[in-house]
Amino acid sequence: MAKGPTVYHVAERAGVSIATVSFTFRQPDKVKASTRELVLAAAEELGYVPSASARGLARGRTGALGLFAYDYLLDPADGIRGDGQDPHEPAAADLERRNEDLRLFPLYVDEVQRGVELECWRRGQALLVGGGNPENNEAVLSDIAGRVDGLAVFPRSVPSEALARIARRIPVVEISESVHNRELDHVTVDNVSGVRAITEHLIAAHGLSELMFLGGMPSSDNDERLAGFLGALSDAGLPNTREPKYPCGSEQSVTEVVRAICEQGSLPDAFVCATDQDALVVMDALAAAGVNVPRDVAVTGFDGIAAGRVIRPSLTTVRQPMEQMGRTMVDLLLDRLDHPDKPPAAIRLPVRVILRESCGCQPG
Amino acid sequence: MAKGPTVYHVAERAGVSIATVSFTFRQPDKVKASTRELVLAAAEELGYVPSASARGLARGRTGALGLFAYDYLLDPADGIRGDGQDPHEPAAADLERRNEDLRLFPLYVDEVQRGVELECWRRGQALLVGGGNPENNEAVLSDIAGRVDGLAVFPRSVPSEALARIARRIPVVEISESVHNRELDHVTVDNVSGVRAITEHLIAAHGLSELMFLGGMPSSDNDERLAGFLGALSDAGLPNTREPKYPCGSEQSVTEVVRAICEQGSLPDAFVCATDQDALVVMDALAAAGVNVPRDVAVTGFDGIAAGRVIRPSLTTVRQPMEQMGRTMVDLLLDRLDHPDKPPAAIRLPVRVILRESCGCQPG
DNA sequence: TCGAAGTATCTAAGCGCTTTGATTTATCGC
DNA sequence: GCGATAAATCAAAGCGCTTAGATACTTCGA
Repeated sequence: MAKGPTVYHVAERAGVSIATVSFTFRQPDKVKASTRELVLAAAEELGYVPSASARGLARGRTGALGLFAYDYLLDPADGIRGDGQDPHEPAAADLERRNEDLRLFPLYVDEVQRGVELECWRRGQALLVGGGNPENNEAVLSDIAGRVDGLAVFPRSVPSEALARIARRIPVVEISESVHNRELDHVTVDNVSGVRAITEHLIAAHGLSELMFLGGMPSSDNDERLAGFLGALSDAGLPNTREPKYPCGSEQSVTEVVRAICEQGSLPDAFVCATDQDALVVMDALAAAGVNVPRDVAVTGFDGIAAGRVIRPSLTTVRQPMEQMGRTMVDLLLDRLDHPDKPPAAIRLPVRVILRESCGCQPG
Repeated sequence: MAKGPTVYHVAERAGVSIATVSFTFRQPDKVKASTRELVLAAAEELGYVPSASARGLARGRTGALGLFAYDYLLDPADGIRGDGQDPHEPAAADLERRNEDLRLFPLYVDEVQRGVELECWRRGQALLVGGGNPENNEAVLSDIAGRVDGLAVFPRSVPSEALARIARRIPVVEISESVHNRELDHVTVDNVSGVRAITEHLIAAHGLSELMFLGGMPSSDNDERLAGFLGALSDAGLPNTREPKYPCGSEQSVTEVVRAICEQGSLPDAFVCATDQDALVVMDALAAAGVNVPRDVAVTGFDGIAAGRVIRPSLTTVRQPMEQMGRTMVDLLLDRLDHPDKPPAAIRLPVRVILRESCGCQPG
């Protein structure tokens, strides 16, 4: 790999100055058509590819955005090491198992990432995706931050001090509201209305009255979902007889809660879950206890992940517009670059209730 | 956004030279521990984030790899424009429809991309993902090429002249074998054995004898799959009574072929399809004609996309190790960077036959 | 106490591009 | 055909970092 040709080579070949070469690529109309042809031809012959590093340095902008994602399934030991050396090579069999089981469907993070990608492509922005295990997120994050003009992150995927530091330098947008960092741009959804609507549906359409909210890690998103639930109850004049089990993070404990309830034989009319993942776990636990959904108890989720469409009974849920959320993050970032001093934006996108089988409906 | 602090600021604050600052980050052991602390503290206070552009320029390496993917569903009008302006904003409703229908499951390209991402993260490599519509792939591709040390591409997602040009400058690895570019590194799978094995299964385990190969765009992958099919037939001493319908690209024409066969009432014993996508189309067409799979006819695919696991009847297929393929691309790229002069590698990964319902098996 | 041999740090020269302001060349009215 | 104005091109100064090679500082044996 001999070092590639530079503006200097192209300029010499075309018999012009390097400035003209640069103009030919960046501001073509400043260059006479005939000269442009000349330069383009020279570039073509030489196989010239402009260096983004040099451009970025000169311009003070890289022209790329970053996304810091994460992977539920990334084995911590399978992580990135500072020295760039091989930690352990994941065994092929592990990969297959992982993909065939858990990654059968795109998850929330995948769908959002797609939105970010598509929007970046549409707007002609390069996109750097990073991610990784919690161990050394900070180093990775910092590396990415040095390469981009703006960064989109999932909350809690990175320590907030690190984030704050980066936000001093480039715009950062968070998806889903983290409790801290009120001064960053945010993309969220209307959690309150979503859960309120699905809860009202259970009450009004199915005549259920003893509802229980369950699941969710502590976050303002989930706080809002609970609030929507409680609001719907009180609007309907129903007492809140079932103590909400929130936060109720790990898969383990959701399973245990449900199992305990089953053993006591004290099923509510419905489990209103904070997330689809929780709902799936709940349905598994119910199935294990021989409880039929939706006949014996209704279950609803929140997110609208693909898996919920396919399982039986299919999952009634509140769908977040994930791709749109990703796209909106990109919008915010680019907008922020043009208007650094605008007050932080918190875009709240609408959600949509999707009625399927798990609440007792019979979708077409 | 005031311009961020640079090595100069950090150096001044710490009372050292910029070289020492640089060493502190890049070769920490060349710096006395006490000095290092000093520099780190200064960097922390200032919120210093090293510029990758400057580093890349100075080192002649960006430290990033690129992936050029594509999206089946990317509306051409929804594409990237050279001027970076807004073409048309995709309507939210369109997004939802798209995601809920066609993108319900991760596709081949998605799974490979995941592999690339995970391996990059694991190895501490930044990853740039680009993609887009065929319209101006070339400009986008060139932009990406200028940003990375190596590029992974899907075949036919880019014009091969453009690719050749880029390959003059940085290593390029193709996944799945394109007909041209024998001089690039490649990752493929063992197409021949895969189809041979699945065909043998139909013959030996289910006693089928009249088999028809169907589907696939022209490519060396699919050539090999056909060869595997024919090989199995001849090994079994079966005549090739059914003219293979390959290439048979568009969804439309696969549907038509199947419909015509159904109308003639001349079903073969099995359709051996070049890809899962084809197999799904075939099964749709058969269902439309009132033909039962696998009772009236068996169907097999190739790829192992997630959708095949979930549909009924579930799809017997040959699974490619897609994540592993993505990871291998990264391996090849990094290896090539260290050994520019090694002869082109063509890694061929093994595949696995997955027996499900569509061939007549009863998976546990 | 002195010089040799390490260590630690620094000086300075790029890396390949963009872009301002200067300079040259083309265009036009009269 | 001439100056005035506009258009095209150019020279040169960075952008922020890395890294030889030079220099300063330690350490240590004799």
